Order: sequence, then C-alpha cells, then structure tokens
Amino acid sequence: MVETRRRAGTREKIQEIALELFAEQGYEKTSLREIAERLGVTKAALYYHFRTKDDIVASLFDDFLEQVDEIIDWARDKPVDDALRREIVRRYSDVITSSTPAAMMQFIQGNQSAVRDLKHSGELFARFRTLSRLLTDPNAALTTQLKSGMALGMLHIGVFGPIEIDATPEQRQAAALEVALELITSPAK
Amino acid sequence: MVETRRRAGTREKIQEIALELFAEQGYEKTSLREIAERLGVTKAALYYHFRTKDDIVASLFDDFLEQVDEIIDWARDKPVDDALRREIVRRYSDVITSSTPAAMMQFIQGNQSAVRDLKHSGELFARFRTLSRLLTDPNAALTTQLKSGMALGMLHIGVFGPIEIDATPEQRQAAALEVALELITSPAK
DNA sequence: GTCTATACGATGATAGAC
DNA sequence: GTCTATCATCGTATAGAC
Repeated sequence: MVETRRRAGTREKIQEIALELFAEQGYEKTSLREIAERLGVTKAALYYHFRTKDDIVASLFDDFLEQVDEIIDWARDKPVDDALRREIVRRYSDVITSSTPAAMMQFIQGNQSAVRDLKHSGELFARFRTLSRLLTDPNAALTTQLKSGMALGMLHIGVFGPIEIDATPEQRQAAALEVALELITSPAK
Repeated sequence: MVETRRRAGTREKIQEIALELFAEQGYEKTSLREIAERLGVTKAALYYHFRTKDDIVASLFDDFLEQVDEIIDWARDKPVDDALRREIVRRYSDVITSSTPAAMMQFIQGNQSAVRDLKHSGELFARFRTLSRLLTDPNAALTTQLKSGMALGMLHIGVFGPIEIDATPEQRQAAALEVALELITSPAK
C-alpha cells in the first residue's frame, strides 16, 4: 500500500539534514528555509512530509528510542546485580557514541530547554528514567542513589560536554565510561 | 555624570525579569515583547537600555564572571595542591548554588547552543577552562585529567541536570559536591 | 503523491516623533 | 526615556500545479 516512497527518499533526507543542522547550530537557529535549500526544494515541501518542525525532531526521537528500548528489553527479567548494571552502562555508552545517536545526544545536550517541550520528549525522558532506575539500588543511601543517577549524565557530558582537553573522542568516551562505571559501584563507605 | 538612573532602575528590572524567563522557558522562547509586558512598557523601550537581546544576556554574564574571578584571584599564587583544589571546588559549588548564579547556570545548562554564540560567552568558557586547569594535574594520566575536567560538569548536572530522584536541591548539591571532590582526587591506581 | 506560490501572525531590530 | 511605525525573517497554513 505504501507507494509513498517512489524514489529518492526525501523524507529520510530531511531527517538527515535536519539532525545535522540541529546538532551543529541548534534547533531554533536552524530555519526550515535552510533545510529546504540544502535539499533543493522550497520549505513548503517540508510540510508535505512533516506537519511541523517539531514533528521532524519527533521522528528522529523515535529512531533513538528504539535503540534504547533494545537495552531495556535485553535487561528485562534479568537479575539486577552489579554485573548487569555495568553491562547496561557499557551498552548505553556504545549506543550514544555511534554516529546517528551521537548527533542526537549532541542535539539534546545543546538544546535542553527547546527539547523539553517538543513532541515525544516525554517518552525520551521516561527512557532515561527507566535506565536510571535500573542502575540505582532503591535501598542504597541517598548519596549512592544520586551517584548512580549521575552515571548517565556523566556519559553525556563526558563525550559531548564542553570539556577542553587534548584527547580524542575515543579517549573521552573511554574515560567517561570508566567514571560512569565507578559511579554505579558502591564504594566501601 | 550618570543621571541615567533617575529612579526605578528599569535596566536592573529588565535584567531580573529576563534572567528569570530565560532560565525558566529558554532564551529563544522568551520574546522581548513578553519581557516588556511584564515591565509595563513596549519592547522598543528595551532597546534604549540594551542594544540587542543578546546584550541583556551579556550584562548578566558580566556579573557572573566577577564571582568566578573572585575564586580565581583567591587561588592565584597559592601552591596548587589537593587541598587547594578541593577548596576551589567547594567555593565554586557555593557560587553556582546561590540564587542569581543558580538561575544563570540553569539558563546556560538549558541553552548551550544558544549561549555558544552570545556575546561574552567566550569569556565565560575561558573561566571554565581556567578553573578546569587549576583542578587538573597536567602530568597526570589522561584518564585522571579527564576526570578532573568532568568535576565542574558534575557540579552542573548534579544540581541543575534532569535527574529524577527524590531529593532536595540541597541534598543533590551535597552529593554532586562529594562526587566532584572524588573526581579530582587521584585514586591509587 | 509530490511539490510551488502565496499569505498570515509573531519575532528581533531600526528610525524618528514626543 | 519611551512611544509608534515599519522591516525582514521566522514557523505555519492553504490552494492548486503536475
């Protein structure tokens, strides 16, 4: 039934260009005219494929949500111990450093107040919360809980944060992963 | 000479309202009309006190920069050891959790891509870099350096980040401070 | 089914009157 | 020091070409 993609895949190209520009310049500074021009169409054409600017982002979120859901589904019904938690952090670190989700995270990181009231941002934050809960022992001390909660944030700022240091992205990722793993491992206290 | 503030202090009121709205709703979602209405004037009046929307933020940055500079000046010419580093982190944590700078940090955190190309943002990031360098032993292993570099980021996300957990801001601040202190203390490795 | 032309209200910004 | 009037550009919407 879906004869909607005769050729070309304009819709996918819009997503690709939009994500690149949103991550690079920010959501509000990227105009639909700019996206349309890079694609060689008028901005009105975008409105055939997406109802609003917001909807372009929502469609990008959906792809990302699927990848996070794979981690959550994989962890489901497994006993939640330290080994599982460490593996969750490792897998999540892998996801957010692969190319498309990395641009997504850069976009989310740089446009938090814009993302907050975008479509599907509720689902996005729900996934973050689910992952956080998996990493957190609800019976642990509050400080320990907060540390676990910061583990994901550490992965984000470690890789995409504005840290000025002489290191490759790979080195930063490795260091951020190391710190994140330390954060979810309760220290003898 | 400065007869510019006969009474009222319109300029200061603009700064106050703007910071509140920028932190709450985001920089681009807050229109000059909205700020002007809250003040009971037209938006054109704002252009007498500030040349652009950007300049309002720049004036706010200046106040914040002064507070960070106090820390940097205080640390200047002191021997950079672990005790000094811990005290820098403590003072910085104090600064960013006091009311006006806290709103500033919330604004910066939520509008990173907008802040990036705002006036005086260069000076702002220069201060972050100076603090980071003070916290980092340039002879340490790369991982150690990265950890130190993440200490400030940890304070930011710890207090203003979107972590969902049952804790008061004070508890979060305390926990973030604790983790930040751990990050700058080289572990026996 | 895919896209262009055109227009609407709101935005940041400017010029000039009071 | 504040106003009105005006501008280009923004996201959005619709009518219609092919």
